[in-house]
Amino acid sequence: MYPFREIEKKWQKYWKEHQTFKTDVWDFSKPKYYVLDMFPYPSGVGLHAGHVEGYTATDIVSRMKRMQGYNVLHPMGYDSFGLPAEQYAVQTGNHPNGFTEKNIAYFSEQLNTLGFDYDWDKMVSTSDPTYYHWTQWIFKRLYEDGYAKYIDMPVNWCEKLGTVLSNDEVIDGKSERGGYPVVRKNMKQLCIDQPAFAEKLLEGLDEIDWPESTKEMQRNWIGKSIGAHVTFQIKGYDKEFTVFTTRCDTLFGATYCVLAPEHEYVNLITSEEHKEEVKKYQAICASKSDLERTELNKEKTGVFTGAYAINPVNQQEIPIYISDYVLASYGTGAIMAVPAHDERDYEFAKKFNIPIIQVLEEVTGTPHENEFEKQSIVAVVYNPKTKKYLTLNWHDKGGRLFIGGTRKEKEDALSCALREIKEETGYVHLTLEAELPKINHHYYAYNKDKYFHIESTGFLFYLKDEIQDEKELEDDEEFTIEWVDEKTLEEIKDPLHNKTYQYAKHPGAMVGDGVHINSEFLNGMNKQEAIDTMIKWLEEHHCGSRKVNYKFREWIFARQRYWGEPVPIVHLEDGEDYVLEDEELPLILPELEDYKGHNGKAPLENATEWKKYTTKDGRKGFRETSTMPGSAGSSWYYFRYIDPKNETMFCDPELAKHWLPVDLYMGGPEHAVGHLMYARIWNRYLYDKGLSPVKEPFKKLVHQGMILGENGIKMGKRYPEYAIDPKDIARDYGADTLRLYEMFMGPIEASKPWSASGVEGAKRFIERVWRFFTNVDHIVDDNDGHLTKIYHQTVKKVTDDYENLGFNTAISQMMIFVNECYRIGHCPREYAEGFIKMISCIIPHVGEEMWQILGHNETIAYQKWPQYDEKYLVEEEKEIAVQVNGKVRATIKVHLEDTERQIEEKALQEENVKRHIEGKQIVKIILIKGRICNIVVK
RNA sequence: GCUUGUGUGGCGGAAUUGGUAGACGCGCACGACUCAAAAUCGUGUGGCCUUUGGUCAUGAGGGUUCGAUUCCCUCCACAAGCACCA
Repeated sequence: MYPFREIEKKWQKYWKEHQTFKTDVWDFSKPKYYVLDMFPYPSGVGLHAGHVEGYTATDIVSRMKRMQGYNVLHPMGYDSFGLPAEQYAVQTGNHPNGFTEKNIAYFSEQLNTLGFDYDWDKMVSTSDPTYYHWTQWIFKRLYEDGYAKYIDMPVNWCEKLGTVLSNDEVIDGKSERGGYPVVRKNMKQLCIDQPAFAEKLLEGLDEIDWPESTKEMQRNWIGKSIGAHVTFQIKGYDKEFTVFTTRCDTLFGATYCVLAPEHEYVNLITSEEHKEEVKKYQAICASKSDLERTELNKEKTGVFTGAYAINPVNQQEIPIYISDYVLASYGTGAIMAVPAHDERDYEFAKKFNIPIIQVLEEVTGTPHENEFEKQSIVAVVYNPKTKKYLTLNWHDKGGRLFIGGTRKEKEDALSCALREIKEETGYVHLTLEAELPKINHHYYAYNKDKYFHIESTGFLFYLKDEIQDEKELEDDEEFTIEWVDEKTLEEIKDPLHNKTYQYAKHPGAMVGDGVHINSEFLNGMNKQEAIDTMIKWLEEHHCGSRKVNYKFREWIFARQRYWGEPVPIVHLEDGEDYVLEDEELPLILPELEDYKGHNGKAPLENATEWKKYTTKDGRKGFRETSTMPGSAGSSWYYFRYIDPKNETMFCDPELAKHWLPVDLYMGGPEHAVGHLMYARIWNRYLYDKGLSPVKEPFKKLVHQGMILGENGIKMGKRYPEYAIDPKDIARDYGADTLRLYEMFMGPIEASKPWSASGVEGAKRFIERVWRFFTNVDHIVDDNDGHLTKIYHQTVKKVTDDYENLGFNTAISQMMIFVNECYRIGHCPREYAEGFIKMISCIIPHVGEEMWQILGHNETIAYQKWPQYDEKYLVEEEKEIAVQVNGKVRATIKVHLEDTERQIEEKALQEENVKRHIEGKQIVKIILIKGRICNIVVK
């Protein structure tokens, strides 16, 4: 047993006293490495197992980089504005500062207990006025440049919390904190213009090393879509409205328009007779929370306004509806509806009996010159009683098909289908279930030796009864009539019939690509050509244009809370908004007698004196009493760590230029679109302004996975009984054990269940290491070469794995090395020291102690990282597998200099190999050097 | 529904320019040490069989290949995120 309590305390004290991990940021002589953790909110609960995982990972990397000669910046700080401190203030009437400072002290103590190598001189805390001074300073620039502004807009209002919430603070229509209901409400809001950065943020994603899932989430969040604006005149009014569409190529198929219930024209255009119904529908929509609105979207609802829009391409008058499936907050809040080619419009049109006009046909088969044109049908007949489909089996003359046929002159498609069914199968009692989209099919008919180009209309019929009119049936047909199940329909390979079946199975809108019909100047074009042509047409006729639209909305930048950064804006009595001068910053958060906001108002409304403000030229006004959201301070803290005490700038530009970007950023995936997006926006703004040296602040991002309870259940609020407290583990097993165990659990990004016996195993390994390397008899000065190969392999593997954050496999390799040391019974000093250096990154306390026992007086933290020599990694003799027809039959030892012929001979001499090739002919022998020898026999 | 991942022994997990599947650890069994136990050290440990060998096996089913956990297609399950985005 190693005395971990004494050792851990001893080295924590040593590091503190010797300022071992102090970073001289002005030392540019060494290459820099900036490794960053997402700083925690200093809750009273302290660290949890998930914190430890991420922090240990960055700690290991920072320790290795330091030993590799980098000047490492590995800071820690606190995102200290937030709700728990505010609730404490409301309840006790005390300023939240004391609460916050107490928690910070507790957190810092815990972090030190775990032996992390932070430079505490660089600590920042977002609620500290010397910090939020610069949050306000950057905000001021955003405001002055027009990126922060007041906008009247619908917001997520939480009555219970008395505040406005951002979209990512609302989960399923409820507040993220507390789970209270959230409703939409129109309010004047201080916003940051995120869409202005959308394109730059999208581009930036391509140049950073982030998890693909996170990048994809950000792309989805930005939600770019390329389309067009199309303007519709309103019949009888000198008014027009604009819709956004990604499918302007289908404009000829637009059979109605829909306005969002909140659209500004709704009241204007609604005809007298529809007024009442429209008002009622609007009222229903307004009362719905976002949750109800999405819950109730199973079936489409809406009402007709009585007004008509004029389709600009063909002057057709189409009805205007309102419906909540059109969102006021996206695009223009109005759409053109093309039921034939949009699922939602299809659903709506079906329900309200609106015409469906197909303007795009799927193309099947291959076009050919000199085709004969025909119109035809394919009829799918389904018997709901037996759940079978009617097919004609043409056997070797064309396989299994549905009923098909050519339309006679002047015959409509439906009559043709019914006639064909009757003629070929005799069934007469059918109900038309659906007319399916037309298909454009090219084929070659062998029996006629002709190429055909047909337009086929598909039908889905349900069989009413099995009465057959056999009069018209011919006896000598070449097919047999067969009722088959769904599985058998897979036999249908004919592209036309196959496609028809797919439409029959899922009747609805045709959303794919194809060839345009019923579209005048677009006829014959595919989707993309038609879109381009239509945009040109719209622009020439001044009724539309190309348009890029984003889901990304304004970021509401004010909360009716106390414990946040005050906004440095004053609302003057003359209506003007005045932003404070730089010299007036920081605007300090005043102490209050009552920290509670009343009637949904911000708590700072209680600061009656503080609120009042008079400009130098005597204009009076009141300060903004909302504070900034939690994500404000965390949007730029990576700058401040570099230069935390600077009183004249948020960060010295020369230092920023040297230290940014962050080389490795570690934190939970829950921040994928919140903090990580906001931080990128602030940095991008600063970059454009010449205040940040980099387009992207975080070069490489890694998310640590979640640590689950022993039974695989999420730890945390819902199941506190499964929670593992790192404090307890560190106390009972040591910080080093906790660190080692968490790193050995599995890949850093995976979610992994906790295992108590796994912790035991980690402790056992540390003790095994301790017993071996602290025993002077084991450490020898002459190298007998027994460990040479394994040592160099270990150095390579551990170095590579640490670099790639593959700590579980690095530890595994070190275990193999230790096992080998035990087997040999001794270890050369050089290897022992190299090994201790490597493992000290994970178990720094034991690492330092062993280093000292080996006779060193200085900390191990700045020792030179062990090197490996490629020449020891090359294996002179290697065991390779001999396969016969891909199955391993023997293993043979081969030398590096063996020729292929020698190896093959050796392989063929193996008894077991001989047995398997006996009496067979060797076709070929595949020999991959150093890997495998496969003998193929017949 | 859509997007992105994941799926390997009793358990956590190794192994991908395609080349001996199951490294390392946990658990379990046995042995050494001990009066004994713990600790420690060592050996073994995917299933099945006729066991110096054979055979099956990486969510299921197909395909490509001399050879597939790895590449391709279809499907299933789980996780996270998005969800009427026109």
